[in-house]
Amino acid sequence: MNTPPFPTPPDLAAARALQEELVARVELAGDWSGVRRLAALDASIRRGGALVAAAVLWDVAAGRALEVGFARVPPEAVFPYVPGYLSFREAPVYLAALEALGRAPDALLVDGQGIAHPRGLGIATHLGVHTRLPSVGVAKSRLFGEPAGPLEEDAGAAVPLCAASAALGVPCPKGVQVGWVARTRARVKPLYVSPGHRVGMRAALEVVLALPRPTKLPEPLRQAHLWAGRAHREGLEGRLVFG
DNA sequence: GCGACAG
DNA sequence: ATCTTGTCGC
Repeated sequence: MNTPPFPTPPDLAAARALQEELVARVELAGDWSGVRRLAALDASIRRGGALVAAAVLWDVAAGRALEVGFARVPPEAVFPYVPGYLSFREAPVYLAALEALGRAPDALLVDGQGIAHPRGLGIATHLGVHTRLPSVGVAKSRLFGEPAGPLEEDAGAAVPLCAASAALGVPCPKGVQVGWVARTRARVKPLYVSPGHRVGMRAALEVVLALPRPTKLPEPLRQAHLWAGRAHREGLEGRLVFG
C-alpha cells in the first residue's frame, strides 16, 4: 500500500495554521495594467476518479487562448473537499497544469474565492501568494461575506461583498469589504469576485468585467472549464498550442 | 445546539 | 464538483 500524500483524516488544524501564516503576505493593491497573458484555472473530478485541471493561457490584447496545459492527480492522492480548505485539494493540480504550459503567465484567474474567505485565504489568494503572481478569484457561489445591498438585474451591476470582521479587505459601511457580487449577465445568478493577490479591490472587479464573456463566466474561465472536462473524458495530457 | 458551507 | 430528464429558446 502506498502512503497517502496527506494525513487521514486530513490535518485541518495544520492547514488552518498555514492559511493564517500566509495571509500576512497578501498584497491588496495593484491595477493589473501590466498583465499581458493570464492563466485561467479550473478543474474536473468525478466520483472515485482523478482530479483533472486545465490552465488556459489567455492573451489579453488579442482576446484569445494561446495554449492549454493539463495535469491530473490520482483518486487516492486527492485531498477531500472541505469548505474553507479548497486550496489544499485543488492548488497542487493547478500548479502542475501551469508547469505544463510552454510560457509562464503573469497573472492568474481562478475558479473560487480570493480574500472572500473566513481567514482571507481563498484558493485564488493562496495560489497568488505561492506563485507571487497577481490573482483574482471568480466564484459561482458564496462562501463568506454578505451583499451590501440589493443587486440590480442588469449586466455589469455590482455591490460590495462585506463582512462585520475579516482578515483582509477595505473599509465598508458595515464592516470590511472582501469582494463583490457581480451580475455579468442580465437576470442571471451573479458571480462572487474578490482580489487574490497583488490587485486592488476595484481592479479585481474591473478585470472581470473587462474580459469577454459570451456567458456569465469570463471567457478564459469558461474555456478552462470546458478543457478540464474534455481532458477528463478523453485523457488529454501535456499541452495544446493553438495556431 | 443549529445552520452555513468556494469546488 | 458530479448525477441526471426534460424543457425552453435561438
